Amino acid sequence: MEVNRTKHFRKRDAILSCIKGTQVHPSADWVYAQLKPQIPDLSIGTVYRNLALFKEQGDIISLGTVQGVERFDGNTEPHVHFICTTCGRVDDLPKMEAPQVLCSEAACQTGGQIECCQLTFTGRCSQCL
Amino acid sequence: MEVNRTKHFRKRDAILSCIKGTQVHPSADWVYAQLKPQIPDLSIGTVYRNLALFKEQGDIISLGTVQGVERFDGNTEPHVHFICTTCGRVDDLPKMEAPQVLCSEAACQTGGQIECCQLTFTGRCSQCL
DNA sequence: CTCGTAAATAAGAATGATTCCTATTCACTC
DNA sequence: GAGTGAATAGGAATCATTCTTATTTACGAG
Repeated sequence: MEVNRTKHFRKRDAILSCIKGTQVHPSADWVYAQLKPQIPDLSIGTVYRNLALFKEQGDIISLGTVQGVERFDGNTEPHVHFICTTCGRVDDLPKMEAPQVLCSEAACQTGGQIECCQLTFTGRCSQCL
Repeated sequence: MEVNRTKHFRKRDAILSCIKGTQVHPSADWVYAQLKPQIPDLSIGTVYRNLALFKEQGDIISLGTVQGVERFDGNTEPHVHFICTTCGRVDDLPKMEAPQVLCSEAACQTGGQIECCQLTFTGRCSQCL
């Protein structure tokens, strides 16, 4: 990324790297807490603003809110998620096939335009049981 | 429902009937706005409290938040949803088969206990295009 | 170099959905 | 008709998120 080398974009890049480099499907607050020690003058507003931008650009996706907090995923490949309603953790189910085939069928039924397909299981994880 | 015939439960029943009798996948506020004319002394807190109770009891399910507001569904049968990111409407895709088969596979992979499986498409509805 | 401009940001205020708290109402029993 | 406990209204409190304003940064033109 030649364009984003300047100090101007260091925080933006750090936020994107942070979310791309983790498997925890973080919230804005988690990203902020991760980066704050390295970037003391980072503000939570910047994290929110850039996450919204990344989402809009399609660099990341939103998994919706878990326990009142929005969660994000740097992996934009369609895949399946498991959300524990007790501890709030979000895991990938990578071995499970995303029902990609269904998208065209869905588009047909709605008459609209499908942008995203999410298959999510909720329940209690093995640790919480 | 012999038990809930008294005035004591009229509001609770009205809230449940409201959500069971609509296809719009309402928010708490929508339910409140619907019932307020008939039940002038209904409070929004009562709606929230009872929706949380119904959800806990499994009488209704939550579809997560759409544009910052939690949406509910009185139809607890597993089925597929389409959410328009522009206008926020939520539709059923009744002709589409819910991937019920996948639940056991998911339970196997996570080692946890699956309570709910949701397949959701997001995009823009025909009206918003 | 030094303006001017526009994008990016920090800090904190504002918003708004949801939850919590307290006093009140209701149904029921004795 | 007093006591008990569940359900509620009303409003205050909470808290994630968004908005506002002033500041910083990069960079090109003069």
